[in-house]
Amino acid sequence: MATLKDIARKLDLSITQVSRALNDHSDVNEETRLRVKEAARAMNYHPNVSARKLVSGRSGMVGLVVPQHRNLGQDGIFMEVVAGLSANFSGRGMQFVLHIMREDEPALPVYQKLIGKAMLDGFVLIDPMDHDPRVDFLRKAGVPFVVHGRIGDAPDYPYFDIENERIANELTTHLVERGHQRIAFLNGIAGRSYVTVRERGYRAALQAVEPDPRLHLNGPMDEATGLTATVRLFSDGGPRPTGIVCGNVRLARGVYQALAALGLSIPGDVSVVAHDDQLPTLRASAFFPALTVTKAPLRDSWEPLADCLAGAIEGQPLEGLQRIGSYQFIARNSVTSPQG
Amino acid sequence: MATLKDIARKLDLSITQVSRALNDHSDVNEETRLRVKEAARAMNYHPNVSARKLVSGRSGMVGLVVPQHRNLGQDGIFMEVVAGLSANFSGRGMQFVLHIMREDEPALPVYQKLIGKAMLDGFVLIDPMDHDPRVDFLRKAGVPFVVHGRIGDAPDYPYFDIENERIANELTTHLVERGHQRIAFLNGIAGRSYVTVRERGYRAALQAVEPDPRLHLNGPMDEATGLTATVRLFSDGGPRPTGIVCGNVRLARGVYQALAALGLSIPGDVSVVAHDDQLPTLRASAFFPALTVTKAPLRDSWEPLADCLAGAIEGQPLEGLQRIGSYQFIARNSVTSPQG
DNA sequence: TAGTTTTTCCGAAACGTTTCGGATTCCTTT
DNA sequence: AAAGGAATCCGAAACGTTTCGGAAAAACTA
Repeated sequence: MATLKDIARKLDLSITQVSRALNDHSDVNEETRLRVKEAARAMNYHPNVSARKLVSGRSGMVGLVVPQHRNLGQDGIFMEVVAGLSANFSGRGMQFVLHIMREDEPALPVYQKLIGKAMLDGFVLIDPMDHDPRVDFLRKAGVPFVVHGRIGDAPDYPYFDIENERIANELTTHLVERGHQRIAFLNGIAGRSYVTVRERGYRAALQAVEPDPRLHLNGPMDEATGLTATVRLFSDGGPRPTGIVCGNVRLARGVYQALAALGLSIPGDVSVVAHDDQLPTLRASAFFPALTVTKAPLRDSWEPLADCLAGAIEGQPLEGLQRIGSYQFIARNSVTSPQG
Repeated sequence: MATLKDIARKLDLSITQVSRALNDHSDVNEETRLRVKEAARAMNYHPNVSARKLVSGRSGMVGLVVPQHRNLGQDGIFMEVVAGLSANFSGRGMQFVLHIMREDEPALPVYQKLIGKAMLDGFVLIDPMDHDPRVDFLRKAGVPFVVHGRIGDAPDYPYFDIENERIANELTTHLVERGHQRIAFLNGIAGRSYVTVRERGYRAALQAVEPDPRLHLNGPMDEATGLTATVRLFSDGGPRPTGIVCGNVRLARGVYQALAALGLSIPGDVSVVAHDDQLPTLRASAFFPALTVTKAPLRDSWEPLADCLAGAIEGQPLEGLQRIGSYQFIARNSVTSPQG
């Protein structure tokens, strides 16, 4: 391991000046800077992260803390998150630390401990809940973080999010405008902040139509849920929907299968729309009839998330650290006006 | 953040003595030790990892470096690895750092850089290849590591592995003993050390039977490969196998599907055996007819791997750091003697 | 009692980096 | 020619921990 001292000795400079040269400070001769950088490269010097962290408070490492959920590995989604974030931070010379905690373990003490050890510069928070204690905790602790999603109306912390309310609204409105009255919404797990927000968008779109609470369903956003929820929707005595809004494409896949099994046609009997995260495992284009969606690739999240966290660590002002991703409405063939 | 100095001041002790008390050194009064530990707990003190690493060389962090493979997220397997290792290291107070590198990036410079930064105590190496430069590199660099698998005959580094040669041999022999002559082996991707070793076990078992190279196939161990490989085996002009050995259960699933599609019965027309890693996504017990397997749960790897790496970092002698996992042969209904 | 060991403690140095305050040289200005 | 200001450099302190060498006090040994 080459150190600053080694370089300083070799070039007959002080450690101070070598450090300043490498960090592009102003008061170092241009020629000296070049000599130093060349020597550093030649001796393949890498700054000792621990030493740097100790004095400057920065280690260049950020963390993600996740409970060991039973189905962490099942759907590729979490891996998508980890790979995306890790690659993105690696790309900007930062390290991404994944900490998996026991499922039953309370989260806050884990953060507490990681903060105490003082090895991480900040955290990425995913899956925010309506009342998420982590945000308050980290803010009080003065530790930089970025949230994937938003909680409440006026978040005062860095985040990246998509316009979930507008998305749910637009999908629902698309059906309302075509004359649908009974529109079901297969939403995500209750309590997640984006689920709550999407419900709001859905309700707003239904204002004229008199919403039926039996048509709003919460649950995991997978194929099985889409399938069973649809079967129940059409077998209960309740109002049979003529349109279904799906929280994601996997739910929609289940819906397609259930409707086929029930002998109902799309869009003849039932219109279906969904939000498309562009997960690698399931392409919306593979649906028949082609699925009408709002498209907002999940993979476009990692860069802004990494951006915002890096900015927060550098102490940039909050304004630039709150970003909203764009989405696209794509009308395809899974929607028509309700018959009769 | 409470520091040693804070505790020392509070208890009117020296920093030295507080440090020694917390680290259970011998020359500290029992009562003092208790007082110190209690104070540390009360002030929720956590040693600063950076400071510790700087002087003692230990940070308590270990790393896993993986190229960003396109299908990292697809099969749950990698997530299984990451979650398992992370949880296990977390459990012993260590941090697990996942570093995902660009796919095209050469691996060695990445290790070089991570070593240079001096933040990690050691590495876990997965997916070893027949000629894997990482091992030599890390050994030369004097950095502790543990390999999931073995390379060559007499590894002189810490590893955890299962007896892949014996496993392949036992599966094949099971078929040979029942009179099978033409036995196909759907092995993994060529070049992986365990694939090479399994091929050896397969060949040894076939000694009496005159092996046919057309029956040994390499490829990714997924359902699609199992399916297409089987179809090809039975559609070429080549020798139709009466028995198939599958490198894992997913391959076997593809084989089952292909045989069904080809109108061939198991075990009537073709006997099938497989190795079962007990991956969460696919249970061997769900096969019909029930699949004969060698069982060695992948999830039993993480603890010994973490054990060995921790031991290597502590400088324990090599003998205790080379471990072999056990497996189980389970005969079920997918095998019989070949007809006619 | 004097010497020796054991127990319990402490000061100071070290790890590799950043940064504060000051110092030196050299050029410009008057 | 003296004063002022850039430009360029350096020493020393600091971050929080571990550890080496030693010291003081208490307990044994003869």
